[in-house]
Amino acid sequence: MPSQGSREPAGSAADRPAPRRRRADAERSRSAIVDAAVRLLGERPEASVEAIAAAAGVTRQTVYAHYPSRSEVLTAVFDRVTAETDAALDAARLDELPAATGLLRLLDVSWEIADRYPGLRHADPPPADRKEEAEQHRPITERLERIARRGQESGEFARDAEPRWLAAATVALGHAAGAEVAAGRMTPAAAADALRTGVLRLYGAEADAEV
Amino acid sequence: MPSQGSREPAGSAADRPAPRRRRADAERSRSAIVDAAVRLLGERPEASVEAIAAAAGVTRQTVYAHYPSRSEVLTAVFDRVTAETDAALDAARLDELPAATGLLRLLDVSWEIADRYPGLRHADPPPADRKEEAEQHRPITERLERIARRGQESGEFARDAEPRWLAAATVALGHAAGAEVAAGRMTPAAAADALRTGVLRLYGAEADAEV
DNA sequence: GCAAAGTCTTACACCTTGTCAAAGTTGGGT
DNA sequence: ACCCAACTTTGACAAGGTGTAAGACTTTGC
Repeated sequence: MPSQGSREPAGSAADRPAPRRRRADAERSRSAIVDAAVRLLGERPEASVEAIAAAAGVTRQTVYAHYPSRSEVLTAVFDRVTAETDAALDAARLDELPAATGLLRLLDVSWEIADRYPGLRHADPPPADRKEEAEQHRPITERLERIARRGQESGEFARDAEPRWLAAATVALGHAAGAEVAAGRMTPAAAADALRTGVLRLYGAEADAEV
Repeated sequence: MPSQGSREPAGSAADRPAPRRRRADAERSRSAIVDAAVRLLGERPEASVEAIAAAAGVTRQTVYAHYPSRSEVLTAVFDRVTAETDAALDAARLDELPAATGLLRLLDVSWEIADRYPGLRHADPPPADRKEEAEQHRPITERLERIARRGQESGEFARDAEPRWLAAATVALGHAAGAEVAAGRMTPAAAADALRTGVLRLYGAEADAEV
């Protein structure tokens, strides 16, 4: 799935199987659709294709012209948000910080973005897409894994947990914290704090690090 | 929502607003429906009311005669499974164990039951039921909170985390572990193990306890 | 045995996802 | 400036899901 990679400076020209140059028109529609979908699904995960199309100023059929099914639209939305998060994390230069500090920083950045799209937490990926859904998070979990590994090597973190698991667990804790806030059982500040100390404990970091 | 409480020895007779004694017939249908729903939704969360009715040997309209909407059926299913878990936890006598040990025991028991209904993890509670969904888990999270509090008082666990948060986080980690197994990224044994040590760390338990 | 409670059949309204075809419109290369 | 291909729109349709409703039928419990 080669998605909206419009910024990359053309790595190798022959690696994309079917470049299928799109008309400017079409490209405009595509991004209008994804824009609208991000906005709508970010609030209401059950928004219909009709609603998305309307919000994009386009017909439902046009949506289907670009995305074969509703779930493909969802995928595009995830891609978009993931890319956004990824860029923000790039800008945060996590690799230049101590592992624990980088971890906390990653939490902050991700938290903020996830907060912008509350609906996406509960977007119902159709039955089959379960595995792909996990794949969607990979750019972020990969970073987490890297930080975990680095911290384990440096002795900041306990060495007996698989980085993969730590990454998954971290995401889960982030969701849980978000849910607590959404349910009104915790203030955003308290949740963010609990998440930070919770994650550090999970990784077996000896003392608290500062953000 | 006074649900299938058929075993309680009639606390106070007047607290149920409308006892509405049901015919044996109806009661049979109700449980057939919930049975079927647990079975179907436990595998395929998107199972239709039609399918549930068929599996229960009943018409779709009969389902609607007992449950006003699909989501009410889902609620009944959750109630049923929660009750099952609750009973199993009762039998485990968690309160008579050290907090850490009790915690691990609770994980084991819950894990096993959650494993029986893989579909329920992803059952899509319609938008409004979000809060109720959390309420659904309350019998279990309450236990977790109790154990957390007890462990904090006894000095087994760190004292700086709110029990409520610990409970939510524990459930989240459990789900994450389940998801890793479902996605084939971890073996059940490895996941269970990671979950155990992860949760102990989260609670700030100094050393590992045994199951 | 009889009335009420429960169920079944049939039918409808409405919404959503997908698909299709034909008529318009826009874009880009020549 | 033109023209063709790409794109969008309009309109229509099938399939399937959730709910609702009314009337006939069957079972239960007294």
